[in-house]
Amino acid sequence: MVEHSNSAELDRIFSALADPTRRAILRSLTRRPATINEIAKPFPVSLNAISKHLMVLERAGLLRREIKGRQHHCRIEPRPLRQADAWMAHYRQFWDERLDALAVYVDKKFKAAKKGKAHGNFR
Amino acid sequence: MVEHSNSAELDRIFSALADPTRRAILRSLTRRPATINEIAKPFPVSLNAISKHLMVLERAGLLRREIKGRQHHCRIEPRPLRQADAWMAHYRQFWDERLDALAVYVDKKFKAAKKGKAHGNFR
DNA sequence: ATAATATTCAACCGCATGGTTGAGCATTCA
DNA sequence: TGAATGCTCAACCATGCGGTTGAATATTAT
Repeated sequence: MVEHSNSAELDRIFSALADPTRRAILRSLTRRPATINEIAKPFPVSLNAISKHLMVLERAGLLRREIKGRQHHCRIEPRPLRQADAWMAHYRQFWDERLDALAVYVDKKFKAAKKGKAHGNFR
Repeated sequence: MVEHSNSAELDRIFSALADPTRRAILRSLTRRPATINEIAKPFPVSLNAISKHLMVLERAGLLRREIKGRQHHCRIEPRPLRQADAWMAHYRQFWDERLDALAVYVDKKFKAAKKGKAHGNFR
C-alpha cells in the first residue's frame, strides 16, 4: 500500500496509458504538436471526450498545454514515460535475451514449492 | 480507436500496472513464487480483494497459476511487460541521453505554431 | 455589436473497479 | 467422519471512467 513514494504518480501514468485513444493521441503528438480540435479530428468521439482524455494525460504529466488566445496548443511531455520505464527496468532482466533468467529461476522455486520441498522458503 | 491489433492486450497490461497493490504483488513475486494466502498476508485488505487483483494480473497475462490441491501457486509471467516495453520503445528516443531530442524538435514546432507560422503543417 | 470559433463546465448514463461480507466448495488434517 | 484450511463465487456499495448533450466562457472575425 505504501510503496515507493511516487506510487500515485505511477498510478496516473500507467492508467493514462491504459486507454487506446490516449495512446493514439500521444503517438499523434510525436509527429507534431497540435491544438485540441486538430487532435480530436481523427477520432470518432466527441470533442468533449477528447478534451477529457487530454486532461487525463495532462494530470499524468504526459502532455503540456500552452494557451494562446482561444487555442490550446498541446505537445507531448515524455519525461513521465521515463519513470514508467524505470519501474519496468526492475523487471527487464527477467525477459531479456539472456534466456529469461528469472523464468528459469522462478520455475525452479515453483516446482520445489509444488513438491513441498521449499516450504521453509515461504514466509 | 482501431490502432495496433494488440491494443486490447496493452489496455489490460497497462491498467493492471496502474494499481499500487498489483505492482507490489508483482514485485513480491519476483522474489519468490507464492500461494495466494502468502501473497495476501502483507496487505491490509481482505483475501478476497487480493484474489481479485490476482485475477486482473492473470487476465493481463502477468501471472500464472498452478493449482496443486487446495493451494494456488502463483508466479510472475514477465512476457507481457516486454510488450509494454516495446510500446514505450517508440518513445524512448525522446527522453534518451541525447538531451531530449524530441523535446527540442517538438518545441520548435510548438513555438512556430504559436506564432502562426506553421499552420500549413497542421492537418 | 454580432457572429463564429475554440474550449471547458455541468449534468447525466452505463459500466467497470476496488473494496466489503458471507456463503460455498474442494482438499487436507485429525 | 468431521473439522479446519485455501480459495472462489455472489451480492452489494461507493467511486471513477468514458461517453454523451447542452450551456457557458472567452477570443477572434465580420
